[in-house]
Amino acid sequence: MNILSLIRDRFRPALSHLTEAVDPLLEMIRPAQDASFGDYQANCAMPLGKQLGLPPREVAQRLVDELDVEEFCEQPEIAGPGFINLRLKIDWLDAQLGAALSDARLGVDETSSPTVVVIDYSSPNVAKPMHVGHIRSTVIGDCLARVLRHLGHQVIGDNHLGDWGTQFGMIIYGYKHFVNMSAYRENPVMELSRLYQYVNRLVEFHAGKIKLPLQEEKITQLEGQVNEQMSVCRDTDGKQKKKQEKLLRKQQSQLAQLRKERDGLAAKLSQVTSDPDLLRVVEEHQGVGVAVLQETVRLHAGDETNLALWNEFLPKCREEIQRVYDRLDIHFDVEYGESFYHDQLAEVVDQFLDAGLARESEGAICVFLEDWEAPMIIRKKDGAFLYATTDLATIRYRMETWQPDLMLYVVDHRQSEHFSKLFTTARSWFKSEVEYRHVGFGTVLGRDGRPYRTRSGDTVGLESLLDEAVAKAHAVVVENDQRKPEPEMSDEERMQVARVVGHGAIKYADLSHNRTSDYEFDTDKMLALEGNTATYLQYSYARVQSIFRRAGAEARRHAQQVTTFDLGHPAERALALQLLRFSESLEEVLIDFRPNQLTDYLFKLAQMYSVFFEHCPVLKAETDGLRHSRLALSDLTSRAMKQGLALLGIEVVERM
RNA sequence: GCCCCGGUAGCUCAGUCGGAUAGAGCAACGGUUUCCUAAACCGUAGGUCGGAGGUUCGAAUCCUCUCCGGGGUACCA
Repeated sequence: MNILSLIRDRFRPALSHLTEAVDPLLEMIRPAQDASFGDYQANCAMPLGKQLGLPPREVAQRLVDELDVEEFCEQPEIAGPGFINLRLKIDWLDAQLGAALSDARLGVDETSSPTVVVIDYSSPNVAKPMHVGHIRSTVIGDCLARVLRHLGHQVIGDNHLGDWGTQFGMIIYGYKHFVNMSAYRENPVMELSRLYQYVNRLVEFHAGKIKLPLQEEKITQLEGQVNEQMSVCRDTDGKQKKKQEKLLRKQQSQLAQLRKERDGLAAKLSQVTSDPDLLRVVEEHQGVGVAVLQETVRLHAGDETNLALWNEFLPKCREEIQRVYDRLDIHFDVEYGESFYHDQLAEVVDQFLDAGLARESEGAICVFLEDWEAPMIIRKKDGAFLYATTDLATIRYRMETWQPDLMLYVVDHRQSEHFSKLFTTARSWFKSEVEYRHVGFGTVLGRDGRPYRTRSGDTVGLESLLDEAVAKAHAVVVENDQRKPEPEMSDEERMQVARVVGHGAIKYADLSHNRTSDYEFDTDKMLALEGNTATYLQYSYARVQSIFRRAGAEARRHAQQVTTFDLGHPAERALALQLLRFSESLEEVLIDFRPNQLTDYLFKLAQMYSVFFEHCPVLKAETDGLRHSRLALSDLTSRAMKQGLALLGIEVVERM
């Protein structure tokens, strides 16, 4: 049952008597912005009045006259320029609550038109430890998968792992030259990760050594331009002056940025040169950049040694990543990484050439597209394939295997151009009805407004972040429990609560932001465990559980058999209505794939429960009937909270 | 150069399709605990929604211009 849909269904016939284009007008029916207006409001009389050349209030009146909502609404009211305000009948709310109470799905219906959806999310490079940048894709993708499934869609969650690229060339090169065998035997992944970073450092050093003088040259050149421009500005008057000054500002900011980059690069280089041991190694491995690429090429060509190493490394790397997924309770249906598609790539390119969709240009095989100057390259001039090629092969595989209606790519918004091109290309390749959708998201920033990194400029490991969150949560749990006259929790329970709270905090912080905007990642704030956080929601759940613990063993069962609610207090009524809006919030999530619609819903629910909790004693209610009604409301709240959080991938605890 | 995204309270952010007096959380200030979990609640204060025009009954939202910031832009993913 979805109240909004119900109301819209009732408006449809009334509207269709007045106009043809009904749907956009139905969209203008929504929850009331202010409770004093009622519960829902229809804003369609104003535009319709204009369209018909009638006073909007008259149109509103006509709509109201025709509207058949008596069974669940009070008499609609017309306000202001022509708003139609609807207030739900208390008896009807009562009946709906009763229905939700006895329904494991809390009154949320499955869709009547289920679809097949492939979601591409998380997709880390397996050779590197997961870092903070992987949170968003993983958590958002997981949430969307859960919500879609809950509403009855068939979901294939696919972790498109980076398991075949240059990073393996690095590890292989590192393993061949620098491996510490005892460290490898003890903890292979840590050693491989060290090798990756080590080799990466060598490659960056040599690349940097070449780049630095070029950068110096650029800076000198730009300095000249700036000086010249300054004198131009001095000599110019009037309108032109402003223009010239603008140009100067631009050049100056470019210069500042270049200098900053140069300084960073120089610092990195001197880090190496000031370390004699490292310097010696660096000098011994002059050609490391090319060598790494060659190792990769050999792997792709099926070189026995490299393939054997890859086969040895891969399971270990995946295990490492799996540990993080286990911690976060993230599960995929399939994990077809890049390597899975490797032997299909040549054929994909051939198909494109045969179909005339691609042609050679400057040695590369390119797909030229109408709206873009730069083509999408599917084979490099050196013969290597690119991620665009793999993505196309992936699409083909998914089409053949699952015939999806929708393919979601939960990937950083910086890749939006890539996906636009990819989708355009795929559409001309398949000419099928499938809908492609890049579900982009903003960057995770540090407190300085720059992409989140450690002080030394490295990316922040995901696991250490999780550890930090859990540790902070643990400190709070212990403190709170010890403050009680009689501490309640065992060490083990405290630890478990800390895990649930800590992990929940991180996920929630991510999901509660609008996915398209960048957001600032501040562990202190996130783990402040107050305000709009997972903790607040978990806490409201735990409070309900506490009531039931006190109410006795049978209370829950009795509460779930309540048939009549008493919604006399405004807090009770508000809570009841919010409970019945659960399905609306899930629909909202799917309109534009925005989990924050659900976090907002749950936060409001928790707030309303808090108000209810303050004003409406449950166990000490004046009458038995009221007590039962309130217990039932509490039961519904806790179940909605648990289910809602579960759809976000967040757990609850019975007490905290 | 071209393309995309953003600019909303001191800070971090919500704000679908144009709707009634622009909302949360944090921080600030004041209050609430003989009462089911105070990880809570109530109240106060805080805004020319970057700026200027325009569209209209009505604009944070749509259009144009402009300022500022971020990102992308032929062989990385």
